[in-house]
Amino acid sequence: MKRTRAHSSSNMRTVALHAGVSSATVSRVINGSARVSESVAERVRQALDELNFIPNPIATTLKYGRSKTYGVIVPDLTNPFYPEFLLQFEDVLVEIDHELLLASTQSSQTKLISSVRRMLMRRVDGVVLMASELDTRSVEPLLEHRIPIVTIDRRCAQEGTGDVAIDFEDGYLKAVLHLRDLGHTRIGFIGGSEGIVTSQIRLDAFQRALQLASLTYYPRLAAYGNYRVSGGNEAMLALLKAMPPLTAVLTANDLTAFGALQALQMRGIRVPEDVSLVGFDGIRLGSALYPPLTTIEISARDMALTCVRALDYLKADVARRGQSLTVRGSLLKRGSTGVAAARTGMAAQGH
Amino acid sequence: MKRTRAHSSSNMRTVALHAGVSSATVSRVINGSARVSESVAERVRQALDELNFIPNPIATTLKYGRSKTYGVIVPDLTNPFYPEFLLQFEDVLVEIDHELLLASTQSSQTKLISSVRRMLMRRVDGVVLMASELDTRSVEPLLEHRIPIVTIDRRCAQEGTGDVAIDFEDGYLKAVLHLRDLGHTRIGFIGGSEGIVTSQIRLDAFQRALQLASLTYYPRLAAYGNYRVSGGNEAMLALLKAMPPLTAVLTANDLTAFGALQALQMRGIRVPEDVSLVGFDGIRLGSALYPPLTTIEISARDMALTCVRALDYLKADVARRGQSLTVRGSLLKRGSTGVAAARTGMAAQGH
DNA sequence: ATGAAAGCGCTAACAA
DNA sequence: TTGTTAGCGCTTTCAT
Repeated sequence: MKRTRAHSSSNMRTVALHAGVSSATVSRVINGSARVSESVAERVRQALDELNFIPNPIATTLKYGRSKTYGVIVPDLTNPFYPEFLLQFEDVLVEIDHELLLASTQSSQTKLISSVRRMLMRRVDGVVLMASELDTRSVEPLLEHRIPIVTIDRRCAQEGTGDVAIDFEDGYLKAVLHLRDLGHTRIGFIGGSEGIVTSQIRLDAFQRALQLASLTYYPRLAAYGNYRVSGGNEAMLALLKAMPPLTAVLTANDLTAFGALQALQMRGIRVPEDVSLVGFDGIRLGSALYPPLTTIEISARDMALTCVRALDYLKADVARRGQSLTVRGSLLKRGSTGVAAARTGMAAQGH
Repeated sequence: MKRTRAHSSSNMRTVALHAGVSSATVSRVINGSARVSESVAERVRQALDELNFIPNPIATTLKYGRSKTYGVIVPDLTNPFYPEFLLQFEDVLVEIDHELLLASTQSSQTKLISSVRRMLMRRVDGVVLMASELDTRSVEPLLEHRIPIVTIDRRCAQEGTGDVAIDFEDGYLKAVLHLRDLGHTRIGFIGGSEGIVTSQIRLDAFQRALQLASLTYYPRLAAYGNYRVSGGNEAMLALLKAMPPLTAVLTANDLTAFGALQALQMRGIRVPEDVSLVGFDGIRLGSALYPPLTTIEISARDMALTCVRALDYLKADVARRGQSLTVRGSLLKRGSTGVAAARTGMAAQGH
């Protein structure tokens, strides 16, 4: 007769009553926080089970102000890199018994502001801020409320904020050396959006990589994109008209490379026979293209772990300056790179 | 001197003290729940502003058991369809002042179970269950706790659960008619994973669409995939060997079409000159391929709105049977479809 | 029109 | 070892 199924949420008091103990004891059994005699503990565990008890972490959050939740603000959920990161980040959070609060700004300042507010309301214990192209001032409320922030690729750690940088120089160097081995000397570059910090970082890294590989940097072969397919497409069309004719292109990210590939194919230029192409990020869909995209793969799992590490560091003491950590990528050789062709200016026109 | 910035969280009591009123009054001003004299209200609003008050919805959640949060369980975050849906869903939730709790199962039953538990703990007000390939029994705890569920494509509404179905028959019919207009008569199909319900639904819908268009269904030209690129790729390679030689292919979703396209290109078969290809979902990246993918577009916004509607219906009364709603797609003509070629068996071999 | 007080579920001091 | 109790922030009767 006692086998009635708990349909609504039973709480600790219910369980306590059921087990003939106090709710404090129930709490202790659940958290293992203090010695409880085995006989009592067993009774409690049984009651827990019978009543199908689901703890209510919200009460704990209210009590302590910390929510065991980390927020993530991504700039563009339609770039597969971010979902892939989120997947890993969520996994890591589950391991450390935390929750994920997601916000996507779609590059809108308004949405960023409202996202920050939601993070504040939900009392997140920290925020990973990937929307690096937006105005930083919008996230100041987080700092005022002493919420740790980890930025991605801002290259600037301050009091209360850490940074996880992607090592573009290392990544592009790997790509450039790979291309140099294949005989390429005129390598083009399609960057991010003009005028934002991470774009400049990537462009600088590209130039430095060329230098380290003893290859010439041709300013005419470098164009801006927008981190999306459209930018890669348009920039590629422009670069095809530039001199000297390029035989390979590096991009700011994989989506840009998608666009570039499409542009090349539109012009009837074969990849990799005529032009080699290298992306950056290592999104899975890169392997779905034809040819599959050679790219610098950033392990989403590494990123996630690194972010959590940086957050934990700050959580221990928000007052201090955060860490500056770096994540390295690895070259993923797939089909879009091959030996350099002797492209002429005419071929560059795509005729 | 009073301009000290609120660094930590101020609460209603602080605000009340600051404004010389009681916290009840502050609450009333914030919620507009009762008449408050304008002079007092103004004072409160000022205090709210000066102290930079951020409400704590967690307290409300604790008090009422409802969290203003909807959970979404997706099967695979690396399929762009889901992030695109989430983006819209989140937008809709923001509009109705709700939060989103995300869980991705990656088709793992274990993850589904832990996701359900998290939803329960967080006291979500409802769940959108998109992980339709997994065992339904894992979500029963949600029903026991009277949490409304909206399934996608299960075609089965029960007490406490609604369903949003995608109208595959309509979608495939649009695709088939488009292809028939282009002169195609031998249309192949790459479905979802063998043995799960939504795969069968899609296959049936395809057959019915052919029938409605007075075209022949060739069982040899229908293969299973796995909703991912790999499945599309492999199935396409298999279908190319099948007789009669197909001139067009429909797929269960866009990722499958990605794989199919890659397989065709690997074999040197031109799209759409030799074979036309139509996807399903309308993910943005479909337009990044070359040729851009013709597809049946399901509006993520529609889906999101429909899901919320179905959830709201159940929230009003969990005891009743949920609604069965349908979402229609539209034909997005892009580059992967063209007039039918006179393919021979030899061409079908890809030589 | 406004205030006082109780209570949501949980945990940690403090008592026994 | 176990129980009692206060309090996290909010809303909402019930008084005033």
